[in-house]
Amino acid sequence: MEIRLYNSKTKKKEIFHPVDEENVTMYVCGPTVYGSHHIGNARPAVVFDLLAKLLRNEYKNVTYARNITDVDDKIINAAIEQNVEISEITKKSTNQYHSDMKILNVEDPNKEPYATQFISEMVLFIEDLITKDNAYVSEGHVLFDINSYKSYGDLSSRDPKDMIAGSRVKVQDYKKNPLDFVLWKPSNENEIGWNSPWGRGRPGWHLECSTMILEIFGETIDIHGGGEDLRFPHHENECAQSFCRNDGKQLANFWLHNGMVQMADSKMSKSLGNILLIKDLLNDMPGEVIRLSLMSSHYRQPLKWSDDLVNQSKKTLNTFYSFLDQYEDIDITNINVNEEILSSLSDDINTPKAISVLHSMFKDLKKDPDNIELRSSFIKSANFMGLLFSKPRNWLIKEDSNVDTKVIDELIIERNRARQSKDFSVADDIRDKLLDMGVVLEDKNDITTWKKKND
RNA sequence: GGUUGGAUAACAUAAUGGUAAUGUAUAAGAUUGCAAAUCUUAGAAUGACGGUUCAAUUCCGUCUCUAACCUCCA
Repeated sequence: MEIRLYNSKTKKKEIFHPVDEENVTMYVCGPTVYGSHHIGNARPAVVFDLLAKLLRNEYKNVTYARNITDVDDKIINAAIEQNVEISEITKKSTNQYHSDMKILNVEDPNKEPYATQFISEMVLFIEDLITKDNAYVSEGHVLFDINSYKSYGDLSSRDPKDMIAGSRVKVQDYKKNPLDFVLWKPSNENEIGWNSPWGRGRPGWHLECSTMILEIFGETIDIHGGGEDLRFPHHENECAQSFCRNDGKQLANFWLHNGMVQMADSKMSKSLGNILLIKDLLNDMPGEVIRLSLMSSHYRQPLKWSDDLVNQSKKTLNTFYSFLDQYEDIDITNINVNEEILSSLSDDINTPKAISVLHSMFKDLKKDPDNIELRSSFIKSANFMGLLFSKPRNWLIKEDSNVDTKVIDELIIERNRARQSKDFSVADDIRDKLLDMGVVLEDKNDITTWKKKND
């Protein structure tokens, strides 16, 4: 199936063709590990997880790499503030990220390179840039000289002159041009650092991605993804340094950028303090609710996070699971994902469309509930999108919650006894009592089932 | 100030040069001892003004509002 993707570089939707059909390559900017992660961090993970699945469905070998930035000033600052070793911060944060992703049903990427594992390669990368006159040493720093790269600004569609004009770019006196960016910066004694030809120091942020892409994949990859806010300066700088290092080879053929998660009309960001941590959200809702919420709008659009959004996702999944709860589990191993779902996702990862297809499959399924083929295909397709992995019964009663199933079962028996003797006021009292406990009853034919109230 | 997007019913979200789809919510009915769930049906939308066109929500222009980036960000 033809995959079409909006390429930020050309600002057009293009048909995706890998350089090598036998080995498709994708790199996505992962987290900087210095704390807990918010839903804004989850969005690219979910989006590119879907894309990876789609690519794997189409091509034999897909290598998807998502990095971990484990050296950065923010990490250093966090370590100082908490008075602990840097490694303690990065380990904890990385573990948190992994468990968050798992609960969101985000599959592991094939490779997960850590910046600190590529320091010597980064040093070589810088040396090469210096040799080629694309970088210069100044006061212990090594800086990339943007004037040595004519296309600077192309990826993010901006003119360096405009940016300097009315902008907030701080002019450091060790820079030739205000937009020159740091490849290597000196470290104080109490800061993490590595020896280099320019003294003890650490790499600049942008360098790791270029270096790791070169080491893992080679000069040019098929797809490079990340948040819209990384387009400039991060990706622009990656482009610049890789282009120069690799003698004019493009770093990536397709650039994909996801829109920001917004809280009440403005971007969720740590500096604004309006963040929602994934681990906190997971106290109130299952991972699939977060995942469905994140997929409810197209990945390039901003996504407004709200209670309404979450409630709707909850409701949708509850409806699906309630239906499935009435039937036995089925083996879906050899079932195909619905073609219309695939074609929706193949059209620039159109998740809202795919979700609406899922709804229409569900509608058909309800009309023909014993149709095993339809049911398998529905579940398989939902699974493909990272949904409906729970056992329906577990989802509905949420066994991890603190309701006592024994007490509930006894009350249900008591109520049904009352109903049989037409003692309806007693029956209704029991139902109200259960409702107060957060339990909703459903009388279907002669059987009474229950589920947790959707709150 | 510069750059790039966005505006579709109550809310959220797709699509399209020619019946604007989907979910939630709402209303009516069926079902139910009452509910819940389910089923049937209904109402409800292309920001404003121009232009191109037989035809524009879609293409072009102007405006309004709004977001992101230009400093760390996903």
